[in-house]
Amino acid sequence: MEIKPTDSELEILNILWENGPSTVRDVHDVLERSKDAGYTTTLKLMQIMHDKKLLVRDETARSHVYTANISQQKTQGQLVKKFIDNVFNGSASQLVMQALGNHKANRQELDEIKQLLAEMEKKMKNR
Amino acid sequence: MEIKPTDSELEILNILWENGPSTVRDVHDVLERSKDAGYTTTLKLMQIMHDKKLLVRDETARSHVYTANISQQKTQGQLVKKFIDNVFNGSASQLVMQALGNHKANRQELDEIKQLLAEMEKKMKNR
DNA sequence: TTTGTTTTACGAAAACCTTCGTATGTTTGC
DNA sequence: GCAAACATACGAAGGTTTTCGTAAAACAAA
Repeated sequence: MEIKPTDSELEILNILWENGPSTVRDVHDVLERSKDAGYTTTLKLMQIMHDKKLLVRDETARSHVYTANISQQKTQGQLVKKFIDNVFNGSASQLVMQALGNHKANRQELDEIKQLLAEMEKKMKNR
Repeated sequence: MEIKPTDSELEILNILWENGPSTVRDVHDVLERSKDAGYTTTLKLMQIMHDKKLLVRDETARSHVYTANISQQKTQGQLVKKFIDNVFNGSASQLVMQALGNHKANRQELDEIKQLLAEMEKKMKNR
C-alpha cells in the first residue's frame, strides 16, 4: 500500500496527529496561523483526503469530525525510505550525516541518538 | 534562492551528478533501465530543466551536452531541510532516529556517524 | 543523391494539486 | 419566525508536471 501525501496534505495530517480528531474548522484555525488560505480550501482538501482514505470522518454531527487514517510512524517511515532512495540513492547514513551536519541538535537530542547508536552496535555484536 | 526539483528532475540530476556531463541520449539510456519512458519525454524534461537553470548545456555539437547547474551537496541540504520541516516539524534528530531505526547501517557507516557525533559534542563543550 | 537515423523544438493532452466561488442546507440568537 | 452565521458539496479555474506525437533540421550510409 503506497502512501504519498502531498505537502498540503501532510500539513493537515500533522495537525490531526498532534491534536487528535478535529473538525475542518479546528484544522483551519491552526492552519491559518501559518498560512493564508480560505476555509473552503481546507474543507476541499480534507474532503479529497477522505476520498483517498487518508482520513476517516464521523458524520454524526453537522460538523464532521476527521481523524487521520494512517499512523504517523508508518507514514514517516515510508516517506523517509522514499526520500533516501530519491535523494541519497538508498544510503541512510548519508542522510543522517547531512541532517546532523546542517542542523544543530541540542544536548538531549544528541544523547538520544548516541543511545540509539549504542543499541545498534550491541545488536551487531550479538550476531 | 529556492531549489525544488521534482522527483523526475531529481532522477536526472542524480544521473548527471554520477556520470558527469551527458547528452540526452546518455541520460535516457540510464533512465530506461529503471523506468519506462519515451526518448522525447526525457528530452523535454531536460529542456525544461535548462529553462529553469537547473542544467546548463553545451550546444556546440548537434547532440547538446548537459551538466547539472546546482551542486549535489547544496541540493541535498535544502531538500533535507525542507523534508525535516514538512515531515518532522523541524526536528532533525527525529529524522535521524527514523532513518537509523528502520535502515540498518553497516559498521563503517556507524563509525562515521559516531565520529560526527563526537565532533559535534566537542563543539558544544567549547562554548 | 536518396533513404533512413538521430536530434532538437514545439504544441498539446492528460493527470494532479491548489484555490476559490457559489449553491444549499443547518443551526443559533434575537 | 427570521436573519445572520456556519457547514457541506461541488464545479471549475489556474498552475504544474509528465507524457508523447509530429515536424524540421542535421547527419550517415547506401
